[in-house]
Amino acid sequence: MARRSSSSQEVLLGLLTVEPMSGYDLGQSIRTSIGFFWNESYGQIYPNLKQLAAAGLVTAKTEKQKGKPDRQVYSITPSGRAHLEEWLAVEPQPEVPRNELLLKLFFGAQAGPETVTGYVERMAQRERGYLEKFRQIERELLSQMRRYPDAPYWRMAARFGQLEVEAHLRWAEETLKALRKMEAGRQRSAIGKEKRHAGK
Amino acid sequence: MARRSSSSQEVLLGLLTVEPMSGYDLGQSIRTSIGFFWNESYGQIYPNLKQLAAAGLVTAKTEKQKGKPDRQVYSITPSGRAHLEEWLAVEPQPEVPRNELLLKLFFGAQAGPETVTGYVERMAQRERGYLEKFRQIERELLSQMRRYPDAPYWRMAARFGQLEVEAHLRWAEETLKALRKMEAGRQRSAIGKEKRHAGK
DNA sequence: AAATGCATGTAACGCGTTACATGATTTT
DNA sequence: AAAATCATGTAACGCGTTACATGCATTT
Repeated sequence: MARRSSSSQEVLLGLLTVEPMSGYDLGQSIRTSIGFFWNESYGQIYPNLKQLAAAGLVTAKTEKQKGKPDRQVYSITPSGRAHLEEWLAVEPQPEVPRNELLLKLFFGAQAGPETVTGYVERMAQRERGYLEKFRQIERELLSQMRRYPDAPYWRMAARFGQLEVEAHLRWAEETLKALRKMEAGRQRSAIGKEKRHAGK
Repeated sequence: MARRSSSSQEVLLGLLTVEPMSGYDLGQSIRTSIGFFWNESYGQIYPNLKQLAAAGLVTAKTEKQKGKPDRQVYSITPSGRAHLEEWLAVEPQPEVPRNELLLKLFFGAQAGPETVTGYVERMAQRERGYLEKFRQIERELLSQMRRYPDAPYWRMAARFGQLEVEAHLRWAEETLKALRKMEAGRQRSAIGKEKRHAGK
C-alpha cells in the first residue's frame, strides 16, 4: 500500500461504524453531518471505497432496488476497525489555514472599504444561516442521545462550530462598524475635493 | 495565460504593494504577518514569481550582497496593480473546511476519551501561544498606524484571528470538562467490572 | 563540529475538484 | 418540458507540499 497522508479513507471508515452505507449515502452524511468541518467530493469517495474494499477494510454488497439503480452498500470489517483505531491514535496535525476573505480584507486598502464591506456583509449572512443549522443539530442530538452512544462526541464537535460562528458574527459586526466609519471619512474628503474643484 | 483558480500569485502581488521584496522575504512576510490565515511554501513562491515576471506583473532586479548569495528583488508594476485590483473585486469564496482534530473527536467513541483529551489539551496549548502573538501584533500595529496607511485593514484581519482563538479556548475548556467527566464515568464502570470479576 | 539562517530554485508525487458519462424516476 | 434526485463511476487537470540540490556565513 502506498503512503497516504490524508484522512479521506478514514472518514469513510468512521462513518461506516455508525451503519453500513453506499457511496452516495456517505456523500450525503458528510455534507449534512460533518460538512462544517470536513468535506469530500464523490470524485474522492468512490475511488477510495474501491481501495478500501481491495484492502479488505470494507466489504461491498449489491442491493437491488425497484426503479432506482443498484446500490453498493459497504460495511466496515474488523480489520477496518483496527485501521480506524490506529489512525485515531495518531496526533491530529493543525491544518494550514487559507481564508480568502481575510486575504482580500488584508489588502482592502487597494480596493477601498466599499468593496470589502459587501464581502463581510454576505459572510455574516452565511454565518447566521449556519447558526440556525447548529441550533437544529443541537436539538436533534439531544433527542437521540441514547440511540447513538457516540452522540456526546458529536455534540462536542458541533459545539465547536457553534462557538466559532458566534465569534465570526461578533467580528463581522465590529468590522462593519469600522468599515462604515472609513467609508464616511472617505466621502467627507471626496466632498472636500469636489468643493475645492468647484471653487477653482 | 492558463485559467487560474488559486490566489497564490495575488498574495505575492499584494505584499509587493507594501514594499519590494525577494522571494525569501515574501516567505518570511507570509509566515509572520498573514500566516494565521494564509500560507505559501517556497515551492509555490519561486515558480509563481517567475510566472508573474513573465506576465509583466512584477519586475526583478538582482541585488549583490557581501558574503551572502545574490537576492532577486521584485517590484510590482502598474499592470500588476491592475491585476490585483481586478482580483480584489471578485467575491471571495468560502473555503472548504478540513479540521482533523474535530474529525478525530467526532469518532472519539472508537478511541475512548483518554486519547482525544490529549489532543484537545495540546490544541489549547497552541491556541494560548497564538493569543500571545495576537496581543503582540495588536501592539505593533497600533504603534505603526501612521507609517502604513493599510494598517487599519491589517488590524481587522488580526482581530478575526484574536476572536477565533478566544472562541477556541472557551471551547477547549468546556470540552475538556466534559471529556474528564466521561473518563471518570468509565473508570467507575471499569472498577465495577473488576469487582464483579473478583467476586466471581 | 554541527546546526541554523540566508537565498534560490526544480522535480516528483499525491491530493482533490471539476467535468463528463449514463439513465431512470419524481417533482415542478 | 425541464429540472432535480438517485446512483455510480472515470479522466483530466491544477494545486501544493516535500524533498532535494547548492553553498557561504554565523552561531552554538
